[in-house]
Amino acid sequence: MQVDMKINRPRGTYDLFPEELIKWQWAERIAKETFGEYGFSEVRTPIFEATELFSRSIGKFTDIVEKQMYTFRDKKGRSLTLRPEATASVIRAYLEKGGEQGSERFYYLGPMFRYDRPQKGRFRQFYQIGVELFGAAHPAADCEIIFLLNDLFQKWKLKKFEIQLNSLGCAVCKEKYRKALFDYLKGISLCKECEARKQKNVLRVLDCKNPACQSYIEKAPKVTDYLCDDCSLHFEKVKEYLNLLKVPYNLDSYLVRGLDYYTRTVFEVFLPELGKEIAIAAGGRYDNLIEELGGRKTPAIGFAVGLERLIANLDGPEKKKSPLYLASLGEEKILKETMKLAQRLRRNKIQVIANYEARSLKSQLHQADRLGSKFVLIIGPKELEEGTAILRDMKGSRQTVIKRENLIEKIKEVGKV
RNA sequence: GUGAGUGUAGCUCAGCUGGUUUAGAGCACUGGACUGUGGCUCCAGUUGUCGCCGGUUCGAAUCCGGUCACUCACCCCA
Repeated sequence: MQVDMKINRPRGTYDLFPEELIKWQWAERIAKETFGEYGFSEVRTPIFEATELFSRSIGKFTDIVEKQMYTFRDKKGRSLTLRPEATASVIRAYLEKGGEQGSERFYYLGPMFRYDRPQKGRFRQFYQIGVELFGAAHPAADCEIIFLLNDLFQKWKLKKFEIQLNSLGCAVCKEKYRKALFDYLKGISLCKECEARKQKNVLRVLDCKNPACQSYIEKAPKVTDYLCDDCSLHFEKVKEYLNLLKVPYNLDSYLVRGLDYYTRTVFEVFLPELGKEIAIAAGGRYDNLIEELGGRKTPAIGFAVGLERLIANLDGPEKKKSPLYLASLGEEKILKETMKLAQRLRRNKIQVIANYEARSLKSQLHQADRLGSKFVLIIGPKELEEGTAILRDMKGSRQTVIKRENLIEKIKEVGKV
């Protein structure tokens, strides 16, 4: 560390080491298995796309597009952006492949990027795992997606989570409501930000946590009172099906999402224990988006889970790895025998960590202990000579001398090493 | 983008109303007590451009300014 060359990771990013990755891999495996049960298959898309893909889908006047995108020009001057979310990418890929036939079910997992001030549960590079169901208009599809989300959280063993549900209606209802809300707020003076939101994107006012604004919001008109007959029926059906399948949910008439493309059903998952209003997963229906991105009119619905927020609240799996530790004492001849043994063991699917340093047996056992090895194989001059090895059970400090030729059988006999 | 707090050994931190001297503790690490046997105990040892740059001063880890980074909150969102 003498050299003045230390380079740190970029702001808002983090490194993952084996200890933490145990949880990640566990959570990811459960998600993939579960998605499979519902017929979803993985897609992988580039982590950068044409900038316009995001400004058109997410909405020009959202914070994400206005100030949080990692946008750059390539050598030919094309404007590209590191994806801030994946839905638009998945649609783009789906359309580009020309696969607009019938229903499609995709899931994805990968890093997303938003230039934002880092904070608890908020990073500049963060991971999302999510699903997209294309070509399903029926409220039963909404129900299935929410059921899937609920199922996932149960399998992840999250103790307490709440699903908040709302409906924004179709483009017509949304517009009607927007007008009604705007009219309601006309004579009311709100906080500085809300005054700006009023002009640019009225629905955002509902998210304001300012107590003064909140008191007005409580009396504000509700979206659900502005739904057309079709949208209203759709929402009723979604709730009916959720009740049928016994999926618990709370209605929140002021839940709007940060992305403009949502229509009808929207939902978020919260952990009330945190006391903080941070969503750990969210999603909804977006019946117009595929068309807006150049496809045929195709109803669709999906959700995304923030993995960092999930992992932070997860216990994860129990069992740890326990490699067999090979301790060796002394000279070159023993070292060579150890190297050969290690390879033989590995070929028999036994995890091995071999010590090659000339350290005391004491320190080797110490290290084996730290690495979580349940068994240690010891070879010294005497064992080398006699063609044996000492198999030590770390738990009970019992050890037996075994012949090196029956080593594999003996170790498998002992069980999980 | 706005605000607040923090930056001292690998880790957690003490010292910080300027001068006790060579900047400390615990954990970790290495060795020994136990000459080829971990987890407990005891002993010894190693480790630092006191985040970086500049200023005030006879003298700065300590005060001031700037800068960078981290943390938290606002904002926004998963």
